[in-house]
Amino acid sequence: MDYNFAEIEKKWQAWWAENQTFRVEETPGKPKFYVLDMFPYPSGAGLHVGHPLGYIASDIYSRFRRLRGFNVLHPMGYDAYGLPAEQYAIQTGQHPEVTTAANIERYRQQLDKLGFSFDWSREVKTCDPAYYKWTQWAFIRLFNSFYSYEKNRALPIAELVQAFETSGAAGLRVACGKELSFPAAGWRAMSEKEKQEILMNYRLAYLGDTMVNWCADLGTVLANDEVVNGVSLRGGYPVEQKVMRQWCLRVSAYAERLLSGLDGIDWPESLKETQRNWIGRSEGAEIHLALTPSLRKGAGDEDGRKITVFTTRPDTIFGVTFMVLAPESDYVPAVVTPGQQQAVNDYLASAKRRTERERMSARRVSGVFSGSYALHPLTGEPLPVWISDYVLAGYGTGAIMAVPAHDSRDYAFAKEFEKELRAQLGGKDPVAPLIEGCDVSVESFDAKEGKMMNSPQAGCACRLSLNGLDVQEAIVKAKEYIKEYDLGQIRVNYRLRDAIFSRQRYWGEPFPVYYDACGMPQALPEEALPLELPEVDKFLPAGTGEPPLSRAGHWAWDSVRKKVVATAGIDNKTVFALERNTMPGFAGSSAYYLRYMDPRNDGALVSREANEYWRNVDLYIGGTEHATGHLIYSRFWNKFLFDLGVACEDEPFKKLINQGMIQGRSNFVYRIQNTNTFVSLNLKDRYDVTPLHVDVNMVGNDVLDMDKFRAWRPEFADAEFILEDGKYLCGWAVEKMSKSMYNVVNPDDIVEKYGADTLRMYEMFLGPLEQSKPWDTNGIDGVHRFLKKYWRLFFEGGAFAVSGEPAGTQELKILHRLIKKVQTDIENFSFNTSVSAFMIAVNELTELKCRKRAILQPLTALLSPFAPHICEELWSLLGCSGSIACAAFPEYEEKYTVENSFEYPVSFNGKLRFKKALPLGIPAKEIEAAVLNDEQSAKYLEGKTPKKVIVVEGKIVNVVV
RNA sequence: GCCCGGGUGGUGGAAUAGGUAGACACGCAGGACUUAAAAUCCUGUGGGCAGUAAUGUCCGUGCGGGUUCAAUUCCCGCCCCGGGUACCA
Repeated sequence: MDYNFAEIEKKWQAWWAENQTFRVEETPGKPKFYVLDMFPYPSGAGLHVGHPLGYIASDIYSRFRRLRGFNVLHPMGYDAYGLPAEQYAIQTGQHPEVTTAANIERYRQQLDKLGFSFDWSREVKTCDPAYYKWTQWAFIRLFNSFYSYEKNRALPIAELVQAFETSGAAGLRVACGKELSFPAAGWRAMSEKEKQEILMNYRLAYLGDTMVNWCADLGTVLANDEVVNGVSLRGGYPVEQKVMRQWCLRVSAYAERLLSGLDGIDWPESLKETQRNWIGRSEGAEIHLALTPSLRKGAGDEDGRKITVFTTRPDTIFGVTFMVLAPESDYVPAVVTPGQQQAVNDYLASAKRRTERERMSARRVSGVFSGSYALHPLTGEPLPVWISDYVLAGYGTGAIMAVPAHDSRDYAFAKEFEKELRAQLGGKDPVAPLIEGCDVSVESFDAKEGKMMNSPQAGCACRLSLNGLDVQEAIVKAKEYIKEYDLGQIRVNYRLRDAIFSRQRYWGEPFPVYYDACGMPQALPEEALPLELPEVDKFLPAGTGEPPLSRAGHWAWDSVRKKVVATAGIDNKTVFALERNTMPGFAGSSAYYLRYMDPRNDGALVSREANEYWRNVDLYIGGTEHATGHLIYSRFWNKFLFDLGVACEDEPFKKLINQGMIQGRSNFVYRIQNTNTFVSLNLKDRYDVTPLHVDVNMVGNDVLDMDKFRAWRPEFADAEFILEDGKYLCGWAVEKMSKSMYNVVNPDDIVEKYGADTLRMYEMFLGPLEQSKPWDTNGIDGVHRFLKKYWRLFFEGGAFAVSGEPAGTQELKILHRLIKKVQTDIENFSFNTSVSAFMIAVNELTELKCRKRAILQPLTALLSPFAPHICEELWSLLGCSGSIACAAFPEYEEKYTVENSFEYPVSFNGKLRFKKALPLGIPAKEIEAAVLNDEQSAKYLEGKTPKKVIVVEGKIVNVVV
């Protein structure tokens, strides 16, 4: 009987579906385990072999946990909103809903062939109104909440209103956009509209002014990715920076909790580091600098104004030689002198054309002098105020004090404008070092170490001297001074910005918001949810900057009937305009893990009961590319829901594993210039050739199937080949897996040829889960051979031939060594090495002709997480009852796992002496005779007493002293 | 630019509380079985040099230094590749 994988896999997939083998319920008393994959975006191209990598790993782990007696929640769904479906809709007019549904269908078919143990009864789709009802619900709650630093949690906005009414805004420790201060009476005197505007400053979901990449010709906002050299990727139209009023989430309010929460979760250290850097907590000081009236030409009314800068290095205050403002800084209009107005205007116009990323990666230093000077807060010396785009408006105060000697960016700027700066400083070098012994002749000294020097001599107005202090001490002392003399204040700053939550797109969740008679946003009542996406004639933006939803002209909110109405006009009394932006991709993916716990609940995002049983995700598997997007937003979102009491855990994902990317492996043929002749790889240097991508699916082991190639394209029908050794050898390269490189490998093809079990094991065998690696179908035969060999262990002469004989020691050793290895490997997510261990064990058992149930039954259970179909089939042939999914993971017995490497105590006295006889029958004399082959090591060991000697196959390989 | 990874034979990779470098697998070469093919099995396979051979010997984990009796592993300085960089998901 042969290993007929096609038949076996079909049979068991149907059996699992029919018996709902992987369906789980909350079962109090049974330990739970929640294994989650990052749900896929169903793209039109279907799955390629890279996609299932993480799913296979999580499936192996889920099956392993089930065998260990856990109630495993392992769901799957679709992140169904996204740009590609919308782009496709714009091009073809096909509704994104239709294409998305078709893509989901295709994904499901592909996933089903791989034998995953998903509980499909819990499937969710982010574009399903029953699902996005809860995305909208959460948004309303965000809108109606503010963040209290006092209580360190989100609270209903009504409590803030209460506080305003009784004591005004002064002294409140709450998260806000701008620090406001008004008395209770001031609040009460405000109009309703004014009050609403004030509240915007505190809501966790708020309308704020944000900087975007605006492309007038496309009538839309672009991502930084979509802008190259100041023009749009699509079409090459000019793009400029523009302020736009958009919905934002006050993620920054949670900065401290997002940071401290990292300490308690089991994520890769590198990923946590990435998030820490992203959050970017820095302690420093805000320092106020006054503008000098005397040196400001043509000034008058603005005198006395101050500029506030943020610095983490107040110790370098004496090295400040100029100031720099971000081009978008509010200070800019106030400091520009008439003489510099034209130059500044030109500069601002050019800065508008550069995206933030271009600015940050720029080697080119640019800037313009504002014409004004500020006073050094301690020495009173004038400091020229410059404007440059290396200072970002969004961070700190959008203004810096430049210390060229101790900041590399300031240094680059000072060198670029050295001549002008020198003149402005009365001939002084702008680079003024403050740390003893540092060399600033070619670069700045950024390190926070060394002893301070060059504080001004006593006698000047300032009483601060930092000379002789360590940098760390100097920072503390400088801060104290700043506080004491009221030069500014101590502050903690975060790099983390609030998330822009509006998109000018069609295919996303509509905001449950309408604009009232004052033009202020109001949340829809929760009973009105879901607010469904309206139909539009076209999916393009309306051109004027209005989002696509503005095409749904008759879409409005009737506040009397409390429903969405199709009406010709908005009267602004009872019928109001609805928000026309939609939510971004991360909206739907921020709380999906909670929804899986209770996916059909119409009355709540998740019931308390379900939430308290499943709690949070025990294992989350997904790509590292989500490090600063989804994995921050979902933590934020979850913390908010935790504050509401909806989620019972503060962190959503306890343990996280990043699977590496699977890259493509492209193949090339070499065409001789101006001919239809192709030359094999190793002969190509003799000709003038152009490499041509060739579809990897007609190449095996880098040998081209010439008939398939001729049939591929009409122009190749009469192609000629120059062969080597009778073959056409292709070149290869590792590239991104994509259609245009002809290197996409479809899992369906692999499953058809080798079966899902082979594909699953091969994907694991390919390399460490967390590493990115190229896909190469070439090695797959080895895994397939392994499965056939495993299958043959059960048969003799074509008949099932498993015996009931008791197992021998040798076989038990093989089995238990394997159990130990596989168990620790699975727990460490080292699946590639466990596949190797299976191969070795099966080879050894084959050699021993072991067909004993006592060995094969536990072996089958052990292998089942990796290759479930073949194991299920053999399990039933073994006559074991029920599905293998309900079996138990075999127990490891130490007595059988004597390794072939031994450690034992010895005494060493110029000569090796062994206290114990060696196992495996190696005579002690033989070992004694063995000499360390390294003379130097032997010399080192002489006279020392080793604690142990490690011997492999009778040879001393290591002596530990 | 900044942040986070990675670099080991022809190929994917194994081995890091520092201690046999190259497990396992692919490919390749040779052989067995077969009319033949497929399948299966056996042997060899990092490189150089010496030897009929067993074997011996030197060199080898991106590059250059350092620590150590001993470095793929630890430290310093580079080079190259991948991911992220806030509207791709």
